[in-house]
Amino acid sequence: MSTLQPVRGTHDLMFEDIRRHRHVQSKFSGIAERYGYSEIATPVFEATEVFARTLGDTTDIVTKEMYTFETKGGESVTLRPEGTAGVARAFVSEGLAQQAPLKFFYSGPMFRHERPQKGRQRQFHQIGVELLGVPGPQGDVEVIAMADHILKDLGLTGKITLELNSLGDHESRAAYRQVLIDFLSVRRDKLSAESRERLEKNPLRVLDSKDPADKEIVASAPRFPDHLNQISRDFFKAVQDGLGEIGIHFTLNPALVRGLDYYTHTAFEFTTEALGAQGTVLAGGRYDGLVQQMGGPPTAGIGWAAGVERLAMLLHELPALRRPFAIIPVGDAENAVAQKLCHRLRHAGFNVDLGYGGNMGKRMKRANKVNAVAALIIGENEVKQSVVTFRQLDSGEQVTVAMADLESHLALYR
RNA sequence: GCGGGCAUAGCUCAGUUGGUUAGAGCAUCUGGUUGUGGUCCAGAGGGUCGCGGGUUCGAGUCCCGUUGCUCGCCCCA
Repeated sequence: MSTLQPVRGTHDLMFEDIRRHRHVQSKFSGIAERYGYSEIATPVFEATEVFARTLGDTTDIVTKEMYTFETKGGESVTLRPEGTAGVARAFVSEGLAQQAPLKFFYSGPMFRHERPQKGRQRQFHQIGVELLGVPGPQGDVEVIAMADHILKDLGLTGKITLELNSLGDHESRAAYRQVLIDFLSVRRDKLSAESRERLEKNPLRVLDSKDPADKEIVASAPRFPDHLNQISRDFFKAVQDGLGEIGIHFTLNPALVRGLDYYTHTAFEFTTEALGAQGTVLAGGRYDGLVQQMGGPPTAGIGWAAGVERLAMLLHELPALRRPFAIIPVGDAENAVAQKLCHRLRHAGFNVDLGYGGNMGKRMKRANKVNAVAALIIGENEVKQSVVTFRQLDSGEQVTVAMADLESHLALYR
């Protein structure tokens, strides 16, 4: 047991793990591009205020989960805990308002100083999209449709359900918030300690408390949907109708909330039962107030982010790796020929493995271990006749192929 | 930040009421096979039993502490 360990909550990704990540990643970018989104890579760290200002001072992320440190120049910087703030900052600092509407997708590591557990790490990876400058419900529909599309393409249909809610516009939200506070304040003594705290900092959060006593109170609480004004109602209905028209199923969940002030209207989550306590696999919503809050012009925005680790855990089958051809020199005398052939075939586009040493038996073993389609054996006789012995490793069938014909012969087995 | 579980070979794990030299499977290496892998057979290497202390004639096993991992709470993707 080595004493040198990766930092708590971080992991080395290799072999099958990284293939899972790559698979998620490439499905995602392929589909995002199909929807007309272009990639953006913002820095993994930003000035601390980028996150502190946008996420809100009372959220756990800001109060206890950020990796914040001081640079040699005395600035406070923070490793990004999520992706939206960075994109919004780029929108403002690059003056992108002129080009709106803009459609971005991103992916990469995020950092939160939390207690690690299943589906939760201190360095984890997200994929996400942001649609900026589209105030209408068709934006919400598109972004959700894209999320659904990606999950389907990853083969996760059936394991995941879409939950939907509306937080209304600012007016509805403020009104409901007050109604809820009034309701809960009267029953304050019956609430759990945690919910009493939520009541102070983030009253909407009481709605999704897991405490049984809280649940009972919440069950009779005024409901958000009943307090939406006409504009918000119409907006929400348009989103639901839009999803219905393209056959995307969803469940309404009035308890689905977002604590921050800049969230408006649509909030959604794709959740699963398969990941223990971390059921949310992809979550997003509309954040029409965010860009303005960061000092930009009033700009509508909607987007989502998904946890790559969580998605990767749900994948059952990965696409098969391309099988290589193994080149096997029988003795040292054939090394140079083998090396040359290897180079030639790789440039012809074939996946070629050439071991670094050992006798023939060892090299055959290696060929087997790398799951080669065939071994190309080159010995004294083969060199003399300008051929290779081509052995299919699954069947053991063996034929002689002229060196000059190798490209066309290999193409049959690729 | 709070609570539970776990820690024995590279990996997955077994190890009895505390008792001799701590085991298995997989993986690795060697040989059976000097131009043939995957199967088979024979063998080998590999351990500070997480770390520190205590109890005991004797500790992988019991106790205390500590570190790490893991699951859950809070919160989140």
